[in-house]
Amino acid sequence: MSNNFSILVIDDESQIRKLLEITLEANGYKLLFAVNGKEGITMAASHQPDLILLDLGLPDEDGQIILKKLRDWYQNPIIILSVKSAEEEIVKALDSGANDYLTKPFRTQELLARIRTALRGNFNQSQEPIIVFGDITVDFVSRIIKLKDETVKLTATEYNLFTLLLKNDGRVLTHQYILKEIWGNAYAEQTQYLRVFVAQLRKKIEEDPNRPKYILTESGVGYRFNSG
Amino acid sequence: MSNNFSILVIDDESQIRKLLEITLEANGYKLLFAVNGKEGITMAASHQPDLILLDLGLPDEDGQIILKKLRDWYQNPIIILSVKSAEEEIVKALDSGANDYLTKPFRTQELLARIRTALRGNFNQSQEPIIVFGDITVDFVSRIIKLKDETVKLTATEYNLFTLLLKNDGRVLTHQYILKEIWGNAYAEQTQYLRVFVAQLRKKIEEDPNRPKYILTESGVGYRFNSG
DNA sequence: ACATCTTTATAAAATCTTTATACTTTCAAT
DNA sequence: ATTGAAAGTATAAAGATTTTATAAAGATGT
Repeated sequence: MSNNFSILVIDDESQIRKLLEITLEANGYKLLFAVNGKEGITMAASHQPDLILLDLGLPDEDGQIILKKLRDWYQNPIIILSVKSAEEEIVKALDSGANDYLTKPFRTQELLARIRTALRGNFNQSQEPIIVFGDITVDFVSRIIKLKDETVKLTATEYNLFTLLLKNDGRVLTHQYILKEIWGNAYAEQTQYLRVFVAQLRKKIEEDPNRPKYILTESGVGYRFNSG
Repeated sequence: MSNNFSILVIDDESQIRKLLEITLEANGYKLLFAVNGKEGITMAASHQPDLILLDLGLPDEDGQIILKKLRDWYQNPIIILSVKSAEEEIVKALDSGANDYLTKPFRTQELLARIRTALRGNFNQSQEPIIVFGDITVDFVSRIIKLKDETVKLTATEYNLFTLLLKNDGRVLTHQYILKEIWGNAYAEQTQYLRVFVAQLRKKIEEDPNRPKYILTESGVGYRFNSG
């Protein structure tokens, strides 16, 4: 499991830090740690984590104050983890800008779900990563390739081959490497497959398939994609 | 105290409704009430409340299902109020799109603070429960689909499959993904189910089922809905 | 009993693999 | 530099295989 989110844990108890490290890293989050409020603020500023888990019982300063200081400039979600279960404490934290409040001991799956909820919809919802190479537009999420606004219909294998070349823009990929990646190790010597598919791709993508502009041949070695 | 926010309470217990009415109106919220899931969805569509408080133990249908149906089109915060405190239930609700989850009996000030937190920064976007794709009109509230003003009768599974494709307009969805979403993880390999249902859908929705315009096949990969 | 879902069977379509042949590049010998 | 095999490459098209579409029969649940 893997994602791009980084989480900063601000907690002085080493056992909690250890527990969170194991649980959250197992779910693909990148973890950062701070053991007191001062360090927490410094790390939040320097690393800009996507979410902060903040303990209220910190050794150097009241967690509620740390929370307010963070909220002066930090916009991403902050979830409070605290042994304090008093309503007053919870209301204060939420009104100071916390997004959620969990009392210790917390349940692991619930914490994970609340983290997902906090990260969801947050302005992190950047549009789909559409990549442009010259006249070619690739939307890896939708699995759609466009050539000058015209959708190009590629078969599954053609798509795999094309995106492999694309992801290695500018690099020469050997026949063997491509064959192993797309068809599997057993097909490493079937160079003719590759030729057939490259010809098909060029027919669909190149303006003049006889003088390819994108998919270039490196005679005796392999192929290379060239974005411009 | 006064504000512009309206809150829809979906709960069958009259005592809870009374309690919430007193507490929330004292804090300036405008309240709406529904006593079951069906009414809740209708009122959400007609009044477009800024937030929904949803009880999971409803008399007519499972609250988790009501939640999912609301999330088909409703974008504002939904807070769950439930007597169920099982972690599994909480995780499911949060992953189905709930913004928060409070177990009954809840503390009044905490509820108010969590409502403020949910409403914070969330501006009421226009959210139409009726969506138009080319000749196709989908009403997520009444679950009615029209093709050029003609109502199309779909079974439950057909409706679920069709709206799943619809919600991912333009995106290729793999067989596996669709099967898991509609039939559950255990059915991920039953590709033939999918083929049968896609054929049925096309027969009902496509002008020429042999040359589909909306539900497109991506051979070896999956299917894609195309609105135009 | 009825509508719906699940299986099965088979035809049709799309894709992949193989074959055949023409073309291009490389490079050593002139 | 030019030439001409040898090696490498391109492409169409035929054949094989996989994937998809659809009807229809059987099962299930209301």
